[in-house]
Amino acid sequence: MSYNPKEIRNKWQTFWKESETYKVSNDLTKPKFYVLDMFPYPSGSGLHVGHPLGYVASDIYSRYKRLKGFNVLHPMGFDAFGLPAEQYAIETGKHPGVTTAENIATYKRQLNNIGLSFDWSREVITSDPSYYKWTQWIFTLMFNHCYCKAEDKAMPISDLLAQFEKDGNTKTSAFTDYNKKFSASEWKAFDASEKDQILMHYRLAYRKVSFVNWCEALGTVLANDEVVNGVSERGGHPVVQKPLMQWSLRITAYAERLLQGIKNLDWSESLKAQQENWIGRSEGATVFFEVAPIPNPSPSGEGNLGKWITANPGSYKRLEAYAKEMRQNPTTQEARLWEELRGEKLGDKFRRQHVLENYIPDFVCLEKKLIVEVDGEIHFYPENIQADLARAEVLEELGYKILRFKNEEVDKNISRVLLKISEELSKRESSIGTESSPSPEERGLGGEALKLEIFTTRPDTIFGVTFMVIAPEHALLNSLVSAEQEEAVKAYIEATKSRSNVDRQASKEVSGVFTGSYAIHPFTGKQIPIWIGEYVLIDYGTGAIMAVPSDDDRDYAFAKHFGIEIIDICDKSAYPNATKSDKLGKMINSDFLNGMEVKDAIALAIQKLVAQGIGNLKVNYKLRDANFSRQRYWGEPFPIAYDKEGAAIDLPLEELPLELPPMDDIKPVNGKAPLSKLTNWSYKGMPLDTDTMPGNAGSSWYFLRYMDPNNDQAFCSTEAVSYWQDVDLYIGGTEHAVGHLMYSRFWHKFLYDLGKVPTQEPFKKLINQGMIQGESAFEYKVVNENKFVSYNLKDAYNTIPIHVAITLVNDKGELDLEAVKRWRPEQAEAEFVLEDGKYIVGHEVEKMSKSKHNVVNPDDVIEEYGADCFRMFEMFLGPIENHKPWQTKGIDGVARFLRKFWNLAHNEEGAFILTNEEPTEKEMKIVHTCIKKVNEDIERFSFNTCVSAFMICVNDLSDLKCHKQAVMSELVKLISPFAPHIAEELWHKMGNTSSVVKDVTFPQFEEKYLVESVISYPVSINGKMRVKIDLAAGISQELAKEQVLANEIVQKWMEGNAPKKFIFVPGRIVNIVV
RNA sequence: GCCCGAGUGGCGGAAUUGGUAGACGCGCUGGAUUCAAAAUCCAGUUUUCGCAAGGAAGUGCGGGUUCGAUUCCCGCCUCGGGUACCA
Repeated sequence: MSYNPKEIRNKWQTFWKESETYKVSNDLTKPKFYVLDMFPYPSGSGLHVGHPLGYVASDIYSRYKRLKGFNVLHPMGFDAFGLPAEQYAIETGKHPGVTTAENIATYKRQLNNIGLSFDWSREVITSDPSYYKWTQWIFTLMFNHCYCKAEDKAMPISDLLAQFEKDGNTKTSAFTDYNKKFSASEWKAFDASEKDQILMHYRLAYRKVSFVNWCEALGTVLANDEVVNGVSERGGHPVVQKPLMQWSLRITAYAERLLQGIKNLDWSESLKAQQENWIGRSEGATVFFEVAPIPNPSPSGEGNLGKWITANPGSYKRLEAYAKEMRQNPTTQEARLWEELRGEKLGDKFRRQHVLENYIPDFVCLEKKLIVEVDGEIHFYPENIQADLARAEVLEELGYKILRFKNEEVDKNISRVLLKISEELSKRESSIGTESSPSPEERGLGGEALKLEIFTTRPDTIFGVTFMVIAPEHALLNSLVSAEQEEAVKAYIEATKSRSNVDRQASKEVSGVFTGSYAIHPFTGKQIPIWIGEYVLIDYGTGAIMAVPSDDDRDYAFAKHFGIEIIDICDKSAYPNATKSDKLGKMINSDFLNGMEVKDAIALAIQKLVAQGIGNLKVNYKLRDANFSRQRYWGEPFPIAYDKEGAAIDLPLEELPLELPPMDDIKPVNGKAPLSKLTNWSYKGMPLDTDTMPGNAGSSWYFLRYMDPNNDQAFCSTEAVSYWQDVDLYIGGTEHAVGHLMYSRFWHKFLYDLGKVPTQEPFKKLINQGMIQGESAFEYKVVNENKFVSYNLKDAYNTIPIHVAITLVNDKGELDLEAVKRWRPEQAEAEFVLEDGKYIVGHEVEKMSKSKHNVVNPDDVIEEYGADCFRMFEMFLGPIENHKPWQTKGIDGVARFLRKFWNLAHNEEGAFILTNEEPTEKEMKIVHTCIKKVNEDIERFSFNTCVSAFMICVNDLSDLKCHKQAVMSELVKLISPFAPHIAEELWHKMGNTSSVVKDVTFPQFEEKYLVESVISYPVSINGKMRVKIDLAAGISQELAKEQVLANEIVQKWMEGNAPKKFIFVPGRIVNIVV
């Protein structure tokens, strides 16, 4: 029988499947090894030849480890929830569950075609309720935990509640973004919804207002990559940032551990660097700058500065007019409530639309410092939510309490609203008499003057500060704007708002506006202007900076643009190449820091700031908590219901999985999630959350589920996870460098804190496979004509290149015109201008994709050349990490090699011809050289050189006409991880009944076959190789010198000179210096 | 801009700790076989001088360390990836 790859592929794939060859048990007697491929999303277009590169590599390594005696876990599954299936469903009406199942079936068939040794009994599919039950469960664990900074691990919310009951939040070391303090009694006095809101600032899974890309025209929320240049990718409609109450995961609590953990990972340097940059740790200090009071323009005519003057004097005039207008145009609900509050009907005096600081609350009781707000729909629109948050912060700092009601509440149950107001009034003490209304002394933190907190990594440059900049969204903005600057600031804020993020980033022109306020320099007492500038970001540091134009490029540009003073404080003359961003130089013009090197100055500056109580050491991270809600259908539902108070209640494990309900119409409505359309989406009468989890939910822990995939009592049994531990080798693309890998590490560390997994890091070693690009082919269409010209003639015309299917082009780059005309009906009538009777296409290497018509399907390659050839060719292309173009024509070399390998055991008629002759020394040396090389190269994941080694070995044995079973037997075992089908066929032909992919031991080279009695030494004279001389192995340096110097050619090159130096590296080289 | 990574024949690539640069394969050239083609086999294939023997140069560029550098160090250039006003 001649070599028939197709036949033996079918034969052995069926055999392996039927005998469950690749089934893995949790066999504790063997050492474990866990090899994992990154979770594929089963897209509708199936696999192309680029995808299996990593799968083949991991498969070879798995097979190798298996034959080395390890119990190897090598599973596969599917990241099955996601947008494309949902989008496809919306377009076609086909349920995403159905298309996903179809796509998975295609993927599995293609993967099996390649002969990969997956244990399919461990398959994990994220959209399967028995799997996402545990995704939901882990989410509830995060919901029920916060992070304890003292212990540096997750802590149950119940422990936090105990701390609150005892000391409020004054002593807890829980990680939080909540910056107000409350006592135990205050905590106890909070109502359920207030407690819920406070706890949301501590939970690891929590709700907050975050922004989504809202596209009005499409009526839907878009993912970041669906937004291009500020408009929707589909249709190019405008996209705005819309605030929504959504879930987030507090990954920031783990920032430091995620950073530290990277150090010990066996990942590529670039990947580690990417993660480090993403976390973006920077050490510095926060510094408080006092704000000088805004010069008071006397409130015109009103000399009576009584205790009711609660407004910011700078902005009173404007606001007063506005308030008057509002009083005259109340909403129905406001009018109704006013009727019940006016004239001290509840026992305390209320004012309506009274100016407080820079705001105009609906109703306020100044004596009890209680504000009542009635909100309509308007408060759920963009600007307002953020504005509300900012003003609440300021007002609460002034001691006010805000009660918020919705219009419906006033409409439906006004007595309940009034009851709540009276309750609150009775709780609160009168501020009249004991203290005056808000005065400058009372403003700001700790009863002192208003202070601006900034973050800097260069506290040493504090004497170079000539202005301050706050972000346009800064909470204190309104308190800082003077009457004179009012208009300018308003215009600036409007201008920045109307620009999308993309616009803002694209043009880096300097922009900003003066607030009218001044900060006071903590050391010099000088007044420093406070500006607003969009180059300061609200969500990094404190959203405010001290600007040092002499030592920061951005500050410099800003100062130059607006003509602000620049003070030199750092002498860099000793470092000619240093830039402003380098922390180098000697301090000048800096009082007590003068003459110090930057590094020492930073330390001393911080010391001084801390000593004076105006600054603190602070570490900042770029890492942000990421949004965990999607307003989509095809994802895991949140196991969360909301009680009457609106507080979030997690569903207990017994209620999980909370299954995704079947729906016919999964289109979103008015930006609300599809699930919100259901009338019965509730739990014990409480409405359930209608968002679903993002794609990274299911893929953040799937590698643990493979260890124990069918367990319905636990996400993974303790026995299984303590045996398999973690992933020893992880192979996948770089596109997951931060997202998936960062989240998985975070989830894993969380589970570690809870004692659910034994390791801190999930993926010990990681290899990034390179991308295999496609070779695109182009036709050249003449502009405005239905005419196409051949490649070498195109310059004579005005043409545009058009992708043409690479499958219609032959080896010589000639296009099959008949096929093109069938493929593209609009070209059926086209004129083709040929060269030498042929139409030659142009080529370009691009990413492989359907739209570029350059996709090569592995099924086709396997059909023609066989799975073994496909596997070996993928490896032979080059190092696994490299990006490289796919050119099918190169596969012939590997195909020839396999045929040659087959022919070592068969004659020309196809008869099996292996003999039982003893191999010669020479043959053994050839085989063991190969065994040595392959063992070493697999260990260092250099699979391309393994294939070369096999080729060399087979070439050498063919030259010797070696047809000996003893030799082939070793080679077949050695090649079985690479080419399992041909190996199994030959193995069985040799009379074995066991399986060569499972039951044998991987060949180990023996030194004795490789020893040489004579070594051919390259001899160099003055470092140039001149001649090779055979010397006995183990020869002494003296003897070698004697023999080498006696050589004719050596003597010729030495030209009669005596050797200055004689270098002899045993087994390597001889070098003579003349 | 910043952070990574990489530059070796016509092409993919090899050279593992500093020790014969270009393994292996593709492509190309010539030859054998064939009526012819495919397939197969043999020889050649870094550039350059030379009929040849044999020289010279050569791993992005310029320096350096070394008996010896693709490999180590310094300074550049180009390409790829990531990131982006992160104070």
